[in-house]
Amino acid sequence: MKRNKPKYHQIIDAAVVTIAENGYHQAQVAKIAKQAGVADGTIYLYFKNKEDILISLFEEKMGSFVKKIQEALAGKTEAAEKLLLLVDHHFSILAEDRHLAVVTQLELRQSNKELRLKINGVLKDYLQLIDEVLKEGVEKGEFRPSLNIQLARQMIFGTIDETVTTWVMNDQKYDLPALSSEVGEMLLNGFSIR
Amino acid sequence: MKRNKPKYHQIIDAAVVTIAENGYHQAQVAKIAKQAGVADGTIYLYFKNKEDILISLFEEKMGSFVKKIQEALAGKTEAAEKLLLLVDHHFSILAEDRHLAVVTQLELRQSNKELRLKINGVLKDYLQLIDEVLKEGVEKGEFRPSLNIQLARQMIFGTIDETVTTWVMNDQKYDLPALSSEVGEMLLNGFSIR
Amino acid sequence: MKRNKPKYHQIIDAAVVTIAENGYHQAQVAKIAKQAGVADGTIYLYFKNKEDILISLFEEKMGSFVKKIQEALAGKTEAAEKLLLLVDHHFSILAEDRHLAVVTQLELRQSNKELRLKINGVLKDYLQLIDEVLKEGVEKGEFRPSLNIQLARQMIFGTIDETVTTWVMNDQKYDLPALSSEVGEMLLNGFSIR
Amino acid sequence: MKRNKPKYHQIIDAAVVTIAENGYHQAQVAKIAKQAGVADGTIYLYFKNKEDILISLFEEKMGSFVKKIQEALAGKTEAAEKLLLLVDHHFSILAEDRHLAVVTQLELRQSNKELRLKINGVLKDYLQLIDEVLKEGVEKGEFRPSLNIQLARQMIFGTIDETVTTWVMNDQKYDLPALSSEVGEMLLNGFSIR
DNA sequence: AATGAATGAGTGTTCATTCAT
DNA sequence: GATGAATGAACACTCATTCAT
Repeated sequence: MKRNKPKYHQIIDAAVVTIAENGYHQAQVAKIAKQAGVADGTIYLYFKNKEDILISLFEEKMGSFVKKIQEALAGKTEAAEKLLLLVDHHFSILAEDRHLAVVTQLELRQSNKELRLKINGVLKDYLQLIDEVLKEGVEKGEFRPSLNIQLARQMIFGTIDETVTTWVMNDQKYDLPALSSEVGEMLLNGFSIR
Repeated sequence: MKRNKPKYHQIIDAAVVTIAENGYHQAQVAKIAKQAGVADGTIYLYFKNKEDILISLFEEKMGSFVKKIQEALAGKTEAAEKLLLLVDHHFSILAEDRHLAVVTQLELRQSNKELRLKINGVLKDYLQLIDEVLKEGVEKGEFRPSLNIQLARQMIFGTIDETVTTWVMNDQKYDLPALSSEVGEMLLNGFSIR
Repeated sequence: MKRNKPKYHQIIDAAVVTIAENGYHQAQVAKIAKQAGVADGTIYLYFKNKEDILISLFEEKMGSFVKKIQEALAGKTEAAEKLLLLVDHHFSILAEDRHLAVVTQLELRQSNKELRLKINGVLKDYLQLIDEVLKEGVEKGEFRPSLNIQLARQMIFGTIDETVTTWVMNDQKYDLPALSSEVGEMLLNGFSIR
Repeated sequence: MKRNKPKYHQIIDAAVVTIAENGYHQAQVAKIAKQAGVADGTIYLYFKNKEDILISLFEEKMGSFVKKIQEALAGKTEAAEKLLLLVDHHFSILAEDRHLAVVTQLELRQSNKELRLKINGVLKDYLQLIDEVLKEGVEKGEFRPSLNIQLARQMIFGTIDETVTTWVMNDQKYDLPALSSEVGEMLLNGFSIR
């Protein structure tokens, strides 16, 4: 399994840095290889093609992203609390890895539709996590029984995503995690029983 | 003024169709020219370069988009009503122009950072319109006085945008405008006084 | 006869100015037309194509150039005197028309081989004039009887041309005509009987 | 160092042949690559851009040109002899490389002013060599003490250059080196003490 | 005669991928 | 496994010339 070899992660991390520093369209394979300290050809021993690097990058980073958030929510009983934690961790994780934030919010979106569809596939785990929290909230009577889960999830993800993107486009110059409770409250209000 | 000549709009409309049908990276100038029924060189009598076509496209379409929504809100007195109308018109306008929806939600986002910054400049008018509705709602006591306008705007825009994008990625196969009141209500709940 | 219409000369003079100020490769037909104060299409009522403008330009200017020098030599009896006068007038005429000097010495030489061959045809009158002076000098016993007329002519023209080109490339910042007698004397020494 | 790799010279030689046979403006990079037996992209592993090929071509060829002439003059004591040898070798070297003669005398002069300025920089070594011979001749009393070195150099270079160009334009159909002594003598007469 | 909008052929350069070593 | 030299397809833009008015 290639995933277990050191060069696999070495190349993915090099890709994150290279894309963050040069932009998506200026992150040529040769540049990533140089950043990783391997030859151009070596890349192709670990990845099928350039697209495969980017998908793998997203899978690896998003996988650990979702895992961290799942761990944070484990043991909590209230859906509202879970939602607040989710927003908070989403913001915190990206605020702690500036390179990754630039790559996921700005650069990777320049990839073509095909790649973005694959990336969306990777995102599904995260969206399902959100869905579960929402369903739980409805079942437990915390949220309105009439709540349209899909719309609510789009509201949560859209709001979080837009907030992070705006922060990245403003050069990350304000404290993103500080906004999490306010964002979380606004979202909760949207779902709650009057 | 080139904007008033028929070929200017002819080329922009051709660009929308070409990009929607072929994707951003497969929308070569030659293809746009052919779709517009003009020679390649004619493009450059109306646009400085390819980027200029895309920015102009966005300006023209977004300009009329904002104008339509402004007109719809004119004469309404309640901020809540305005917000619902805004969501409804946003959905309706894009649902009525499938090509434009694909271009704005998926294809144009693949452009490089530079172009996207210019596009964001064009978006400002729309974001300001949202801000005004929010401020009005706060002043009139419809929304919480403590509402963070910027965050609320990001929630509105993020939610709408994510909802439209999901709809486009699902090949526009369900009725988007039908969702507007539900989305609008969720947003309103987020801002309202308990 | 197009040569007698005012626009013919208007366009040629515009070509000289445009080429001198913008360089050969930046002297587009549209720019020449604008400088001449006519429409692009009007150029083609007076000239077959762009090359024709340049050849005509050279013919007109070189024609008057040769004529002026012929007039200067008329009535002189000694070949040596004629040669000195020829160098002197060559330098003076170009020194008095800075634009023309740039065009003939630098810019027009960037034209393709074909055009340059035609230009050489135009130059023939001038080279013949030189040949006549040389033959006269040999016949009158001023120059060596063994003088190779063709080589001597190449020496004269080559020397003059190189001197003018060097002066133009140095931005015409020294007094070219002041060098004529020295150049002329060196040439004469080359041909004279010991 | 790329200069030491075989493909570097392979490409330069291909450029000489391609330009000589097709003309400056018809010598596309693709044609040069084909002539060199490499892929288009390979060119750019050895040269920054097309202009770089041409400058390098001139540097390489002119460098060896000057070197050959310097070697021929080494050990000679009289300036007159050196001048005769210089003319003779100049003619002989170009007569032995018909392609190079066409390229330097006709084709490369069609390049734009910018490239020609760089080419002139390369020529400086040659002009300095001429200057040294002239100064030596004056110091040793072979040439007139009043000799204007710059003018004399322009006479030498201009005469040689015009003679070679005329020969090339006449399709190299007569024996150029056979003219060298006559040309050399005429030049020497121009500088000598009576 | 004069206009100027429209035409469309032509080309240097990049970069993901391969494969002989 | 690792290398990196070599490959070659793909594309925005310019400008001389035309021709309907």
